[in-house]
Amino acid sequence: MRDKALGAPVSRPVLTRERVLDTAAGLVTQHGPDALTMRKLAAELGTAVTSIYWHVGNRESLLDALVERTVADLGALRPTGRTPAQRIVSLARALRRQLRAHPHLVAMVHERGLTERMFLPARQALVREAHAAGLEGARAAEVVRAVQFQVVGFVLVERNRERAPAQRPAEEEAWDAETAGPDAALARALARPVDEERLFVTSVRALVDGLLAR
Amino acid sequence: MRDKALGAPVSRPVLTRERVLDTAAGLVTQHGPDALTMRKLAAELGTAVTSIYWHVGNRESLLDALVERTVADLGALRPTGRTPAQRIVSLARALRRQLRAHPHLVAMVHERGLTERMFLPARQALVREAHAAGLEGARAAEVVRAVQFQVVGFVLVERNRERAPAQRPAEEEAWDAETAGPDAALARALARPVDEERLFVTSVRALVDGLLAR
DNA sequence: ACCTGAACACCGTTCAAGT
DNA sequence: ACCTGAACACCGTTCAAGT
Repeated sequence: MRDKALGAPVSRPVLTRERVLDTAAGLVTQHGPDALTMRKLAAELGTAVTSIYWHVGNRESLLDALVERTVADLGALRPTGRTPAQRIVSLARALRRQLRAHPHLVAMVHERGLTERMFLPARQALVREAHAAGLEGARAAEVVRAVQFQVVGFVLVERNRERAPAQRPAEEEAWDAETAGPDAALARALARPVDEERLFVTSVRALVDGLLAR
Repeated sequence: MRDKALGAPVSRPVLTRERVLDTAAGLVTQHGPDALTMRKLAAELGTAVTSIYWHVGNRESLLDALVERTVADLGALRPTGRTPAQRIVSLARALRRQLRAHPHLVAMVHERGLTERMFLPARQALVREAHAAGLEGARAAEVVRAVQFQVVGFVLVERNRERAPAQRPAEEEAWDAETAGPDAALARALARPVDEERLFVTSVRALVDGLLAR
């Protein structure tokens, strides 16, 4: 997510706040947030555990800094498409892609409740499209917020599903068959794994259509 | 969430798996999941730490059992309203209310990736309404899934926002004013706190309308 | 069958002491 | 200004030993 600073050609580079953050980000990216213990980090850095505290404070503020960097690194968005509705959908897809690129770090952003702040750039782009669609004031704000909630929510659900333990398929199938009753096609459809990209686009499109049609 | 078993009138009741789970659930409900350490739980129960292991295995399976109970305790749903669309919205609202009633335990369900399983009863009700709306097969399945993702996602976003640190209002206001440009009403609307119940109903209604209109 | 304390391997953090 | 090891208070878990 960020280059290591190329310092003087020493065999083991000097300990800096940057290097601590880079190494910590590496540990999180590779093995998840739980793998980031102060002792493992110190071992990775080749220093005493306590040296870390001088540079980044305690573990809590180290995580804060990591999350801060992740939020700052989220780039600008370029919507594509002809109609405002199409362009909003394209924004939503781009957002989803960005969030899924760094799952562990983004998960930490979620856990610290900073998901909203990460979305500030997206908000700007959404406002532009709401205006282009002819909405203003409170109506435009409603569209911006609804889409934002929708995208963040969908990504959170996906993350949730990915961490879900392998479902006992027998249970789910039995249940769906019972539910669907005579509608066998429905039971089959619900038994299939979700095509999340497709469901995402369908949902966002339906939401936007529903909002703009009022 | 579940009554304590009324046993024989002993001054300190016998240690059972049920009592361990009840006490653990109490700790989680009152002070959050982090407060549930094996040592604190043992102190609360008045036993040795290690006795707990005999009844519930280790901490991991204790949490599993707690989550399992929470999932099982989620009751049935009664939709209200005249049209299928209205009834779907009422289902969504009921679901959201249930999830928000036990935030800590539901948070644990989320963290263990069992949110979907918690929604199985809701799925049944949604299928019924999709059929009533005249949809069948894959089209009906799409509606069921889109609504389910929407509701779960919204609740996850709300949880996320509640844990968010107090936003520096100066930053957000400045940013929104800059974004909104000449649309002062939009800037004001975005600066106001979100009316989540309202936004929820609006979004679900728009999504359902958009899906049923296709 | 059920309960116990001692012991182990891990944590994050503080602090006085070094250079 | 920067780094260190020792020490503290906490974890979850195992295990041999009790009744």
